Amino acid sequence: MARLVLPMLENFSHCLCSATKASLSQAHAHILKNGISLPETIQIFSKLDHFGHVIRVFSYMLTQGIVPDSRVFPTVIKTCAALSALQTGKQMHCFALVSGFGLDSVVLSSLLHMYVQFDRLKDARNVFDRLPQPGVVTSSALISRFARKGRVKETMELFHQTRHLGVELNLVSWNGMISGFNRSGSYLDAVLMFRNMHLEGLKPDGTSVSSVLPAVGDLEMPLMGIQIHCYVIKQGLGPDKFVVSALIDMYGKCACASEMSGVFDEMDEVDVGACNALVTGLSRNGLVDNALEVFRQFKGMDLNVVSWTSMIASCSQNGKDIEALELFREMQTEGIKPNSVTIPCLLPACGNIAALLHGKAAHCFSLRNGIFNDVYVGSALIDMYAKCGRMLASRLCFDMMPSRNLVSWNSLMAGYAMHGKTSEAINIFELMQRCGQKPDHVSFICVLSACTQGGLTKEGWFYFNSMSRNHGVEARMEHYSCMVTLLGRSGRLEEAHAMIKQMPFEPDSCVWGALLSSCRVHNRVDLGEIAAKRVFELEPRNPGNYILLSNIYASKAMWAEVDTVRDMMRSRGLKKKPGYSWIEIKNKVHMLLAGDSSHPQMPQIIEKLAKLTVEMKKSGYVPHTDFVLQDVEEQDKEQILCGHSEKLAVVLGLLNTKPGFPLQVIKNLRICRDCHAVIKFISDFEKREIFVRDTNRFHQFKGGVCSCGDYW
DNA sequence: ATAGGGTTAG
Repeated sequence: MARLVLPMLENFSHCLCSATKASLSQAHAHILKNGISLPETIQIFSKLDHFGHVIRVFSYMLTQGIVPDSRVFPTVIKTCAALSALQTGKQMHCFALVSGFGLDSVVLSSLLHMYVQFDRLKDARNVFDRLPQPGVVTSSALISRFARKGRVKETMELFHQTRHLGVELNLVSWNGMISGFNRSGSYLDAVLMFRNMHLEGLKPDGTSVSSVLPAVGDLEMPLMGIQIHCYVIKQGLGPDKFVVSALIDMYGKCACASEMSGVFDEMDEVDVGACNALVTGLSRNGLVDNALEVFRQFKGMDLNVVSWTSMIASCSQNGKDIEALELFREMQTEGIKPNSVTIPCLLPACGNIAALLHGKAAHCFSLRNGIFNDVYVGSALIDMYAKCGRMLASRLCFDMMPSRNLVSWNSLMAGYAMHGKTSEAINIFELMQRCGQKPDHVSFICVLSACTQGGLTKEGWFYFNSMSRNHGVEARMEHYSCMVTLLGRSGRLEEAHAMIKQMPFEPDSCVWGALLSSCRVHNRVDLGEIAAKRVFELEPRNPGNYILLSNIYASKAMWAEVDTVRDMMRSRGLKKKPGYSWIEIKNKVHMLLAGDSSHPQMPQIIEKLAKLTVEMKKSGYVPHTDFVLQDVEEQDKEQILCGHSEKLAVVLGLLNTKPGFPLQVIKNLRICRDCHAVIKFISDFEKREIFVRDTNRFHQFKGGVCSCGDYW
């Protein structure tokens, strides 16, 4: 019937909008003649999801003096929810009350659902309290919504109140609460709900199990996980695919790699969801290569966006950045469309190796596909552009975001800090608070490290002291590390050492390491030895620390001590971490290794470097050979310096790009003083702008000077 | 006429 009269109704509705009074009354008469009343018209439009028409007919109905009945109100109220029309919805609420429907349970129930949709839990709760006899569905909708908000106390209160009213909550209600607690991160409450439902004699079903397992995993409760696994087997819930995926995920989070694989292998039929959970679980346990293997093995199957995205995320989180970029390209040739999660998983890979062109391509992709308003995408772009040396683009992304979260602010601040833009970082820190965003412990790491770059010890102390006093953020290990670096770098080594001694908890290897590397900057043997002793106890297998101490000795020509440290390394089987540099040239990322001759253009690189060295010496350059660890002849030291990967990468860039084209190099260690001097020279001699990002910060070379002002 | 629950990617 609705189908037959629809054209007529549509016509009527359009007359409502625009036509003259005469044609409107004609249309109205027409539908009346066909036996369709206005309230009925409303029901028909509502069933067809023509929400605009519902409201229009409703207003017209009122002008005709027809009083809404108990059936019209729920429909119109539902329509308000669907249209996100809060004001109209509130008017309906008042209207229903004055029309005498204040006790009508259907009207009240529809109002409650409307307020729940608008996230106005207080209003929803008020309506609930007026319901003479709340139903299961209505009650559990409200309860699970409170749970989803993380309002544990109110959820439980409502839960008990409901049962007191005699509402028998069923499995669906309990499951709703469990998943609600999960979404708000109240994992322990989710687990407790699961246990309580079990104690009350309800039989958890597949949905209950797959709802509670993520919480068990996040809490890392493997014993509870095993119990639930047994329950799954006993109840025969094994064939449920959601349950299997959730089990794999739980074991992965609990570091039970073999149990995880066991569940996967016992599956009768391979499921994509389970496969995705396995990939994530493997890389979470440091087995990226196995994850890639599994992924390749099941590539023939119908892998989906989630599969590709999780593989990309695994790669970019585990140092396989180039692989991540390749996967992104590959998924598109396979016809899988990246979505708003894929982009923020890929962007860190671009940032890590400063693959600006790939990053821009991902940015363009998100613009073309309308996923630029996503907070995660925006924050990831801010971070990517900052790490690729493009602070202006980074700031632009920040400014264009329709809404920002803590991560967006922190990313921008970290970017400024990394670029040595201390005052900008501090300004952002102040601005975020004026915008109502509370800083967290990460924000303080950002602002303190910004102070480090500018040597602002006074400001650093100010922010450090204000942390717990004014912001309720307790200082963690990282904040002490930052302070030690800040003080140490600026030459206040005694102050840094005193700070470590006064820490309220045991300093870890990072804190002592910060002191050690500051001692390297100022070549302080005595304090360096103290710091090194502690670092070697706490972190005996990190070669970088031995190198630092050895370099301190080398700078004072204490070759016997250098030998002792080198012997220590050798006896512990440690080797110096090789220095790598990356440079992106014409959309291809080249990786260069110190002293490695495998790059096809190596002969040209060496030739060019030799020419440059001649020019440098003419202009008075003396190599900073004290940075070479080995006790060798001066001539050989120069040779060793020649091979530093950042220099090779810069020269490779010079050879393969047009004159004047800016270069950008990333290094996996800190830039050395000699390379710093050489690149300053090159930037002037070759008239190039050169960006070098090391593990600490950005160096922007232009016209023979560096943006760090030789302070790093 | 109103109306509730699940896994895997940030």
